[in-house]
Amino acid sequence: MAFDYDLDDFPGVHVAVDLAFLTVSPPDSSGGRQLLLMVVRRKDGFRQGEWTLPGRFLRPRETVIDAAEVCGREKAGIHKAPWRKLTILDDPDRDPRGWTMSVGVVAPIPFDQARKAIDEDSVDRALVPVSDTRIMLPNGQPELPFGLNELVDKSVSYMRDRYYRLPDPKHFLGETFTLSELQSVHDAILGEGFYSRDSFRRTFERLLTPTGEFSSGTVGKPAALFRRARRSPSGSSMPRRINRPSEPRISKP
Amino acid sequence: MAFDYDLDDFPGVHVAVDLAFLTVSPPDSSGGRQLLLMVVRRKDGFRQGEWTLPGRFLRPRETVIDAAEVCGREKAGIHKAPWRKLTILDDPDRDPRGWTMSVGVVAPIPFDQARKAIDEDSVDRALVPVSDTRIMLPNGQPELPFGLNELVDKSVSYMRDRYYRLPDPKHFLGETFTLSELQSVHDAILGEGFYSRDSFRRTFERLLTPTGEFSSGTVGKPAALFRRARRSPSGSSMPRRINRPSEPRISKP
DNA sequence: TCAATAGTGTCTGTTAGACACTATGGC
DNA sequence: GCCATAGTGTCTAACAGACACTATTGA
Repeated sequence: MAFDYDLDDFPGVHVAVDLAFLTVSPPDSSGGRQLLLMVVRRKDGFRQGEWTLPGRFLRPRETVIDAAEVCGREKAGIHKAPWRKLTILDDPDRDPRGWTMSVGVVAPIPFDQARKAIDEDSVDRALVPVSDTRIMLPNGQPELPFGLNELVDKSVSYMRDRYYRLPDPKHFLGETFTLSELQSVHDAILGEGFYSRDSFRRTFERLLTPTGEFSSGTVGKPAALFRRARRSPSGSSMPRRINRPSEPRISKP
Repeated sequence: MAFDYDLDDFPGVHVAVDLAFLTVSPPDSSGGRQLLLMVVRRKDGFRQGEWTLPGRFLRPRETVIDAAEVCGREKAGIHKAPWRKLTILDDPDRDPRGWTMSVGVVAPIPFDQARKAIDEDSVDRALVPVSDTRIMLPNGQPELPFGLNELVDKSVSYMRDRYYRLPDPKHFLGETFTLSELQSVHDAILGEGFYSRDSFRRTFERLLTPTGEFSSGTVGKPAALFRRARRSPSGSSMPRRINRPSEPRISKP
């Protein structure tokens, strides 16, 4: 007996990985962007035609991330992504075909990569806007199957945590960008109006290095181009204190 | 064929739940408290005698939380706790006996409940201090087996997130308490010196309601007793802005 | 009385929001 | 020149750290 219980008498559970690919659209005519989620259409028999997240069952002794990589390639057309495990869905009734669990994984990817995957087979994949954890699925489908909306919620929270205080850490923009471009990306993720133009500049300018170059070809004064500064080691996930400690004041004698 | 692949040909994985019971000690002689983690000693053959977290494999179609409840009762002597799934450990080599995964769960519990469980069988259970994600295991054991230190790290982060801005949300203290008592609990979780006495009072007093009663029997001026105020609905996990928006200023004509 | 803790008041530096004002390119 | 956008300076409110001062109990 290898285990505490006679586990060999029990069947194990089939574990799947489900992927939340997130990207940010290029600016529209008025400069606005959208946070987008990739969904795919099921082509096999069960719940055929329904829109869902790319997912795949793990082969024996496969890691979640390895399975995510294979799934991303085969079902989403994405060949490399920064994976991050977020949830475990374990309701035994979530799939009527049997006992399964799903590990939810988020992966922010550049828009061009997502767009190319969509164009490869536009019938089976789509990018849908996600605003404030509400998704607009194609064909008016109200929500994702198998309880996957929970993964979308956590994925959006994950992105907001990262875009709260760091300039485009997932590199939706290239190496250099203007402050307006940067803010349009952060607006898409944090929600418009989270930062005023003033606060945004003050919060993020100190985390950027000016390249000395300027934008051109657009109306208005050319904007300075910046690159991300060497980021300080973060470590904790806890919000930092706002005020740095000051020097102790000298007591009067 | 029920699934996308011939899954029935594959064995599933055996999934376990591992529990991080956290509590806060009563004040020592100088009023300080400690964040404590419950560890148990393995009594079965494999890695016998080693200190680890209470854990248990899931029976077929059991949920993680159901298994946590059984495990808490049988291995930790804890009969009710507020469970929260935090991690999934999926390294296929983490247990040399076979392919397993572990879902990590955190559960803050009152000290009395933890203390009673320890006293029931002091040989097999212990409460060890956790400071800044470092654990002091009995017998100088350097770390937990099976990669469980990752769960402890995330559990501490989880507690810090919650104790950063809310007064003892996990009710380590009773219904009423003084500000000093409250701060000693927060110090144990956030680390001493995170809040100065001044900042602590200003941050938390507005989230409390004075009962009108006062402490007695201790040295010094009696302290006012407070209870937790009706907490505002939080919703997002993102830190709130510090400054509330002010009224728009009236433009000069 | 003294030691120890509770509670109040105040000063300073930092930051966010608001907004006015200047700068500069395309049309 | 006009318009739209970029960038700067300034005022105010809120808040954190520091610290002095008062209040009140037990020993």
